[in-house]
Amino acid sequence: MQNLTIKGLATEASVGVETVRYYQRRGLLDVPPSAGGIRRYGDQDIARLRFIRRAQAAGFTLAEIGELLRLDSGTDRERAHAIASIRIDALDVRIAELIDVRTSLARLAVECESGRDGPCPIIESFV
Amino acid sequence: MQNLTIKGLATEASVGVETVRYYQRRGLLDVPPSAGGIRRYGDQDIARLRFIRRAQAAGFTLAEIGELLRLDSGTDRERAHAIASIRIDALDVRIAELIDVRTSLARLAVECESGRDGPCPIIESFV
DNA sequence: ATACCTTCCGTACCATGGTACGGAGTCAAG
DNA sequence: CTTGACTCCGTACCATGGTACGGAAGGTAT
Repeated sequence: MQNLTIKGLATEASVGVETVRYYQRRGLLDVPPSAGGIRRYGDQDIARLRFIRRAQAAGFTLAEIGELLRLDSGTDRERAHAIASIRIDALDVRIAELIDVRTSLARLAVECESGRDGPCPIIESFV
Repeated sequence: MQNLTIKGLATEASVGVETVRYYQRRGLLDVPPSAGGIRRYGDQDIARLRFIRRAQAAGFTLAEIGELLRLDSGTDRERAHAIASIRIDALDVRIAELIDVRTSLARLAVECESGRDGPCPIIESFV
């Protein structure tokens, strides 16, 4: 099934056409051979594109994602493992941070609800 | 205690001098009156600057942080509460997302460790 | 076969969050 | 009273991750 146009591909992953083209330029997505002027895309492309978006949500930069994608078709398991480990550690730190901040914000929200006058102590609630 | 120079302030919050100046331009930090050509900073400035960095780590943009700071010295508790709630919801979504991705990455790491040849199925482990 | 929508491609532009640079002034130590 | 570090301010530049634009060619419904 190599039947999607670039717009179909973009739609499948909820991104814009220009974004797909940008990823192609960055070397993150293949540029399929042009069949009479129009390029066609298939399932692998959708998977790859969705992967990029998920990895981005995880805090990977496009450069890092590029490395992951190259590893995906390479054979350097050690390197792939190393990269994953580094990212996992970073994610753990980040998740802890976010939970921390969420706690502060929740405290702030409660304090703002108790109906006293004056400003909410936003900065203090983050100390 | 209004005794720090801009460098002292920056150092207290582990940022660069230029970053402090940038935040001043953005209206996130006060520009104290110039005492004979040199401006001096105190504890409130440190707290504010640290707050900015913490909020940034939480995924707030500088524009949002600006709004929070304005609320901190305003009296619109309702608005402050509303903003906090919105952010808490966004944080919950994001935290869940990150945990999800962390799980995928952990799976990937395990698969990469089991010493078979060939590439790690990086994209697949994110499905 | 005539609109009308896409595609393709290159190039330009955008927002965000800084970082660097240059020149003039300030300040503290030797 | 000079040297060296720091300050102030404006302006320029940077990386990241896109988004927009314009013209030529392809595809499709009427």
